[in-house]
Amino acid sequence: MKRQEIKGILQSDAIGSTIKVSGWVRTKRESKNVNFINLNDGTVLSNLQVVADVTVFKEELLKKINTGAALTVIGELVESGGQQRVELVAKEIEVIGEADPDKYPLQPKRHSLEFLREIAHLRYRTNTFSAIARVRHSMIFAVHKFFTDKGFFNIHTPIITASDAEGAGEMFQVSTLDMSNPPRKENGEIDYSQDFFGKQTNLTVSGQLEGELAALALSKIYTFGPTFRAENSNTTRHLAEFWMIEPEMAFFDLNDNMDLAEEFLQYLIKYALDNCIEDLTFLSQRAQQEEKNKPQDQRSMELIEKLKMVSDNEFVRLTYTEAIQILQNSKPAKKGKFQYKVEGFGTDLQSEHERYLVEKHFKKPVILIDYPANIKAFYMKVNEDGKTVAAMDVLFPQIGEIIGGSQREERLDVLTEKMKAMDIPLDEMSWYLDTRRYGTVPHSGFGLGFERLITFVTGMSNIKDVIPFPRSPKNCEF
RNA sequence: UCCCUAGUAGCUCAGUUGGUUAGAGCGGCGGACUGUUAAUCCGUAGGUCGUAGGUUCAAGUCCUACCUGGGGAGCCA
Repeated sequence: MKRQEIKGILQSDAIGSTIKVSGWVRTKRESKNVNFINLNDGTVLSNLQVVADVTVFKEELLKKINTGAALTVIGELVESGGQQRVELVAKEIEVIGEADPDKYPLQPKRHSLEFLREIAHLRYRTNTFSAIARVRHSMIFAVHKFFTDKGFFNIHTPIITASDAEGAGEMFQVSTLDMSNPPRKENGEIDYSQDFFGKQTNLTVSGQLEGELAALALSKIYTFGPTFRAENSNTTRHLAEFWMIEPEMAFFDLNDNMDLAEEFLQYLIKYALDNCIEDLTFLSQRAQQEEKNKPQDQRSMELIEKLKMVSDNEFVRLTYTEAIQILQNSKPAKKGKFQYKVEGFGTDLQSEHERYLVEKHFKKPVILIDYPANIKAFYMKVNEDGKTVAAMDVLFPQIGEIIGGSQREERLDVLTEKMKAMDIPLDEMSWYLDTRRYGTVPHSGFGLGFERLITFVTGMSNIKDVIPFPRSPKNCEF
């Protein structure tokens, strides 16, 4: 007999049929005449209730059915008198894998997220983390579907790179040299010519520069790959290893870029609402429980309501200069409530300022554009005013910056001047500059932090809970 | 990296101004009862209190350093 999955069984009308299921025990309740076993196989949030008559099965067998044990059950699907629509009356039970109840760390009770993070290899077996995993998968699929439907090509940009000019953050070095005794040059510096690649190499911090190369031939491309930053960041929204989506489009100006970013985010959120509602409803209830412990003014909107709010409403678009004005005229600024003062043009916006704009002033996502040139990366296009660049940051409630992008500087002379001013070695970047030398065109792109998106969609508050195995300073378990 | 905070049984926590054999709930185990729903009731076994120093007649309880977790900031996605 072929095994059926619980997702299908729970929707099945085949009352009276004999079926075979396999899964892991969530809870077992013992009665005088029958045992109730909640079985979950991860295909869906809900469990299948298996009813085992104590007169049919040996006590020896029933004792092995503990939380965490793996079972295969053959039985008859019947209507249930309890809370669930259907249940399985067991005829045969096989314990495939036992789980010693004295040692198995997951108990039929609520665990803290911090504890579950320590046993990340087992946390998939909880409702919360299996729900997150399913939502995460749906979002991966939706990303590829969105771009495919729009005629984008997916590009695999390199994981190991030799360029360290991107400036997106500290890099992890990749080397096969003997770290305890590396070969050295006469001046004492490490001799990387003897390293695997014959030069110093790192894990990528962004696929953007390589993405630009492809976009300037294929028109519209996107990358979706791992990204590594060796920043010593200890926050709820940073990881040392995370996944980033970076579309890059030839012949797109900043407005086209913003339109795409907004449409993309709304598409993803709508996709989650349309395809993951059972998991989202569970995650919402989970979040509401947590909210009860917070003071009234710090509570956030109910998850599904929040997702609909973002997917159904246009984002606010305003310039950096307009944002500065709003902030300077804001109540917290006048009352001196901001920790960092807004000094006028040139001030780098702090997260308290971004949060004020998104959560208090506009109460919806905001796209900020035209930042001062000196606080942004070298490749961003200089605007006509000469002091701002065509940058855009999409700011979300709670998350902050979920997307960062720009129209790229396509003019060779302007770009090289800027690189010189920022001490970026032109010779190492000659391959990049070739795009501007030969058939250069206006183009734009952005980067979406995938885990930040998942954090928002699932309503989780720590980014370490939306990636299966988080890598962060002092933590590389599993 | 900086600031704040925590580190006590498997988990979540309580341990009063430092003072005799360190407590509870949940979970586990044993039993009772029951078509149950993180069942209920009774009983029972688990810890020397993050690590290393120090103060003191006496430290889980005070001090110092380190480690780890959590929150916030910076950096950013």
